[in-house]
Amino acid sequence: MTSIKDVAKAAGVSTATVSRVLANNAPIKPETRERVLKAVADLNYRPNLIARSLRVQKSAKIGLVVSDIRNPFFTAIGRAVEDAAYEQGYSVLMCNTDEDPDKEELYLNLLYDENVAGVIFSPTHQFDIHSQTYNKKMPFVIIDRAIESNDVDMVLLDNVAAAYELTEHLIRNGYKKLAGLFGDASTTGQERSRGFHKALKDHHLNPVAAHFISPRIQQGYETAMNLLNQPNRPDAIFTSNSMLTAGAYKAARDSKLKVPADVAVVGFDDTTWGALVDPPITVIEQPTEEIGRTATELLFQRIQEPSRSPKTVILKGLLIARGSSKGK
Amino acid sequence: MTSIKDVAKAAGVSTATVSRVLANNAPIKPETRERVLKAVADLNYRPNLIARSLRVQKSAKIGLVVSDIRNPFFTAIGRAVEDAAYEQGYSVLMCNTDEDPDKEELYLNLLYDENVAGVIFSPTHQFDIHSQTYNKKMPFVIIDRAIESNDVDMVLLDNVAAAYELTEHLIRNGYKKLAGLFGDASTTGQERSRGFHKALKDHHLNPVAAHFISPRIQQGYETAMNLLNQPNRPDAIFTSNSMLTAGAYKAARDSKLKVPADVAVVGFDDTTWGALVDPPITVIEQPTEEIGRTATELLFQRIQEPSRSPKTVILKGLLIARGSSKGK
DNA sequence: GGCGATAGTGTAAACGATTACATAATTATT
DNA sequence: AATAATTATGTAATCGTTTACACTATCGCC
Repeated sequence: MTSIKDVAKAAGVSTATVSRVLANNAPIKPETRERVLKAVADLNYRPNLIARSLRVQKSAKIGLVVSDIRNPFFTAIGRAVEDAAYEQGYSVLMCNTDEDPDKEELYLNLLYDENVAGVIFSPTHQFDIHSQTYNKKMPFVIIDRAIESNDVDMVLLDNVAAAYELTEHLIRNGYKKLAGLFGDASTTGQERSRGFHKALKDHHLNPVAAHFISPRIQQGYETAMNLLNQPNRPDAIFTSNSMLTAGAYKAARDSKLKVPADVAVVGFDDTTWGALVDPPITVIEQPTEEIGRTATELLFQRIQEPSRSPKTVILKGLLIARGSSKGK
Repeated sequence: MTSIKDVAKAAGVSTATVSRVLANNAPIKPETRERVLKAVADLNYRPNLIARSLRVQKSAKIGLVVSDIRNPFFTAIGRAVEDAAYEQGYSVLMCNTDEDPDKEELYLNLLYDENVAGVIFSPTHQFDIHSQTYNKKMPFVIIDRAIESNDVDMVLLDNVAAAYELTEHLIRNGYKKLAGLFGDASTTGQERSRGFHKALKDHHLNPVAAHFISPRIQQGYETAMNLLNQPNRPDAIFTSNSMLTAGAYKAARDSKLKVPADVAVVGFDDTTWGALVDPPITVIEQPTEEIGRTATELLFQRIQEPSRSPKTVILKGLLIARGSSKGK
């Protein structure tokens, strides 16, 4: 490995001078700079980031910790974060916790140990920012899932309003017996449930059912199957994320029920397939690009000014009405 | 930050002893060990991985560099790699190149600089392992896309055979005017094209069309639209990855053609939605779990024994016949 | 009881960068 | 022309570990 010493020797200067040329943070005689640069090029030298990071106690990397890498919502966020970070010369290390608090802690510690400049993070339910070692030590931006803390930056969707709008859309289209399937892994499901119930109440309706379940296709499928094969079956299923939407949609199909005539299915996140199935699915589209970009910007702001007062940005979802909720 | 020095002082020993206790790599008097461990616990000490990594020139991390994080195939691989690595006490840093050679180089360099133990990697077309600085310096396992080198480990699908089987399936079901849409970003598309053409030839048929295009939904859609709206339109579209499948499927729908009666659509990778659309899509399912796991194991083997002779593991795809190719 | 092996520990030199401090050379200021 | 300020560079300490080397104490063996 060629180190800064080799470059210094080749250029006939000290390591300090080489470092200064490379960091551009001190006056250097043009002629010297040139000699150093030539040596760098000749030796194909690249500074060792580990050593630098050890010395300056920071790095040009940010962490992105998501709870499920297979959820298209998070991969879309990942792309947006990466693009925004790339523009600032930062790299993104992406970690997947699989909703597992142990992995969450592992990766948060790892990133902290890596001296990342900061972390963008969708916490699991159990996460308690105050009890953690990394509290205050590493800039955070929370996305997607609110946590109870008013000293941290967050980028969230207005889940209550979005769920309200989606529910009202169902009611307006003539559905009266609504059932809700909500993810139990985060606050997101709870908030969407609130919007769901509020809309029903405002329209003097009662929900047929409301279940908090694990946000996986299989769970959504099983729960929806039960609902659809009971005597008083719902005429619309509201789901709080795309995994549950897929499960519920499959259940409707397997129950030989017509969508949207027998039962409507609506959900969150505009996935590839949501527009391709027949009928296509009515969803609330989340502004993933904007969420990722905003989170990255907030993070950079906090990195630069750690004491800045925390900000919560709340974005709006967009209702995309399609065939799956067209009415009976 | 509490360092090993603080622990040493608290335990009344030298830093060397602390290090030895923690690394478990030298005889230590039980009583001393206990004192050190107590000090570690009291001070809530965690070793600084950066410093360790600088000293020993390696780390318990592996890199996973994929070309498109939104492709479900790669996220599935990601999960498998992560699980396998986790079992060995390794963490996974996932990077997304977006088929961009610049990003590819950036991330490969970054990971190298991070002293990762090794990298699992789906290279872009342009990648030339021999011209790179990191050649020989960092253990590699190539996945999904063959590169021309016989001194590197690879885990691949038998693409020719899989494509052959998928094509033959179409022919057996009575389709005769086949068109192929292949991704142009990697060798995978080329190999699948070979299988496609070979099957046609063996059955004395000529392809109606064969296009190499960018592996994106939009490109697949446009190309398929053109094909389906020309006089001599194909009665079956073969696609080489799930992005193109989605595009082609959408094109068939928008052209008001009946699948599978007017046109069949088949592809690779069993995605969530492939089974949910109507008709569901016939695909070659790739053993993602096994690909990820095998790649991780090969990587660990190479890390342990760098001079081991390189191995290429070729896995088989599984044909899942569904409605989209049922015949006319 | 003498001697070689092994257990148990400490000292100090790495790893490869950055940077506080010192110093020499140049330029500006009066 | 003397002094102050600035430019340009070098020396060496530092970040937090691991580990080669040195050393002493203990043990087993003949």
